[in-house]
Amino acid sequence: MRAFHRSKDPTIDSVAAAAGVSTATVSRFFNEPAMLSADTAARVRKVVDAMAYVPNRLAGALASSRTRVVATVIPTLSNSIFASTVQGLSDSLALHGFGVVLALSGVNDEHFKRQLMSIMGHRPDGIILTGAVPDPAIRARLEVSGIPTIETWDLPADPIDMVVGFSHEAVGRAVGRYVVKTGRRRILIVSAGGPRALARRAGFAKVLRNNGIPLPTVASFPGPTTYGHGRLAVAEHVNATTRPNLVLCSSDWAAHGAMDELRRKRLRIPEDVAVIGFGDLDFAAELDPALTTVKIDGNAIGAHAASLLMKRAQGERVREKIVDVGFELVVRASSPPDLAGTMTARPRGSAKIRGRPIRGPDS
Amino acid sequence: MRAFHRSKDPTIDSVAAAAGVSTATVSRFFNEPAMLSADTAARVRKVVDAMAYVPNRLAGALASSRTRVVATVIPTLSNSIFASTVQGLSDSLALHGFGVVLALSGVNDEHFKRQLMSIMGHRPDGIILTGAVPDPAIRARLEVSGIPTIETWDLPADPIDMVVGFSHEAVGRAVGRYVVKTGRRRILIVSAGGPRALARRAGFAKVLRNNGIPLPTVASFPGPTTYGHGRLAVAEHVNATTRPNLVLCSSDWAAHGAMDELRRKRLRIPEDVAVIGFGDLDFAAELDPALTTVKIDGNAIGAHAASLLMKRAQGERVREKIVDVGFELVVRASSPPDLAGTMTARPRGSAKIRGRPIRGPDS
DNA sequence: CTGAAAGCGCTTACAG
DNA sequence: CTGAAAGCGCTTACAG
Repeated sequence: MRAFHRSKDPTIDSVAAAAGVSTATVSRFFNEPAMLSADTAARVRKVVDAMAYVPNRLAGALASSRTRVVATVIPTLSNSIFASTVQGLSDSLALHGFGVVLALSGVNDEHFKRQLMSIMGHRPDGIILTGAVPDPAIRARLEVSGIPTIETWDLPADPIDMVVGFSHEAVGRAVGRYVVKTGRRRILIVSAGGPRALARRAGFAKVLRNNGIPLPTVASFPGPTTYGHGRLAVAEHVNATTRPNLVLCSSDWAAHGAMDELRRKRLRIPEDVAVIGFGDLDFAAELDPALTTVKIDGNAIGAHAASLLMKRAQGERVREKIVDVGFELVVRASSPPDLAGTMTARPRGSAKIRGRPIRGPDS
Repeated sequence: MRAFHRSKDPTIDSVAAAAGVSTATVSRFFNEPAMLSADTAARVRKVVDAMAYVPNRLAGALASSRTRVVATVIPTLSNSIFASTVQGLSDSLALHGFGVVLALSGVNDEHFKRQLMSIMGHRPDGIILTGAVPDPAIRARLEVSGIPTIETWDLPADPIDMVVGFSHEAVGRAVGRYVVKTGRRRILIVSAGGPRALARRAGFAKVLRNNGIPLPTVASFPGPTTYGHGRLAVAEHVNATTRPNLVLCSSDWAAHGAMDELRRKRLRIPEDVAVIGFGDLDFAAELDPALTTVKIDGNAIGAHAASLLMKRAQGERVREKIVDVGFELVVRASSPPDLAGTMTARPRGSAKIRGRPIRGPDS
């Protein structure tokens, strides 16, 4: 049944025959329309429409060795902070007729490798990764493949190829400096266990240390931190004997959970306990009190990655192989600048502290 | 530079030459390993490993007219209730060596069509759609393509090919019957404007009507309803003159927002106002009070769709082309069965009302 | 502006 | 169990 249908798929040959032109002309109709005379183009168009012909991209890719496909590897789809990046990437690429294939790598390293091998079989014109790749064997494979590769959402010291991201360590330090200013010293950290959350924690801890602030309590969870993690951490670590006055979370979801649980404990936010998140997801500004968090422009990361890839695809040399998109500490009511808990007068009740890119082009 | 690298990619010919076998043998090493003698297999394996050879799937697909790729079209990635479905699909397909390409259709109908055309160029072995396809032109294209197609998350009256979903109208009716039992009659609906949310509303309204309950107030929003929508709707529609005692939301996100805003207004949940969501997302059970909602097993939808596709790929005829996965009304503390607002004693404080599939196989 | 023809890297009857 | 060879549906110098 299927085979029957498939055999009926019009091909470039059948279209060419019906239009009375060569296959080269039909090919040019799609790929180099400017080369055709108006007459010829019209004739081809008519047949293409009539036959509902859709060029087989597999054959095209095989002949041209350009697939017009970009592969993206992300850990998971649910509760993924990378959703906006994939969206930005997909939107930008669509403008150039490029598609996106998504591979979900999970947390398992072996699975990641298998996914990558599978993806390389598709010979994508680009590979987008989230985070740095630790495994040297995989790195080597990517390097020899010659496929343009972009590591995103991080700023690896020794990148495989191109990078569009920001320094998590710098985020941690910026948050640390801000926390020092607020005067809060009893800190609970709700953190994911991944390398990037760890880097932020390291930057944060460094600043605290330099300022003689006691080491925070850390509630660590595998995978991205969820609403439930935030609740749980506060439920376990906030009690009569231990009462932090700041909860720093590795995701806005966890921050939301922390806020709800603090409230359940009859603690006021921010007067009793301030809360800081990470991500500036859609709901962060809508919370009550609005959430102080670190804004990452995931969409821009995707768009930027797309533009680098398109440059490469057009044979341009990419000079700035490392793009630091920076970040922004968005100060809102859940963790105001002063201990008292009243916001300094600000337009729209939010102040922004921009995280300057810490590296320049190609540095 | 890239071209240079690409030209170095080992091919099946170079592997065959190095191993002293024919290309057919190398092909069989990957696709029909049982056909090879242990000796031959070992020899090929050695060369494959040494050269880091990854078969070009484009060429393979072109030759065999099986791509081992399934295309999935979803509206958007952020705040998507379909995330679990894509995850389930992807996990199941990976087991069979199939990949997933994702197309984000957005809300725009024209964009959806373009995405679909682009996808058909990739000649996927299957297409997964979320929701029914209204446009007859698109339906026709899919039908003549002969590509196995699965409409999910809905139960269209006149499906294109296969279906894995549930009846939104039935969900609405089930929720309606439950609401009638709770005795609450002043209802605010926070709803998305899409066809499926509308179907649920219709089912719900029908039951209310039959029971002489006043028509609910409806706050409608385009796209999936978010946390912010829930807050906003409650902020606008709950006041001194209008005080619903039940807020029914078209997503758990909106329900969460509604809960937070109700609390801000010093209303008790569920004593003053009950809240019901949709989706049973990860945080629903963690909310305080835990959220009464409709559980949809998105993961199962994806897995089921994968299994239908694999059957087709193996040439099996699929007899039950319409699979109703049903749904489950999960009663939790945010909207208990009695008006008073105390939960009936239940193990784990949650009762489940299963939505039986309303259609049998092939009906 | 258009066409004839080689070639992209595989798969798969067919023959042995 | 293995191989020679045709063919999948395009693209693209090359020639005109």
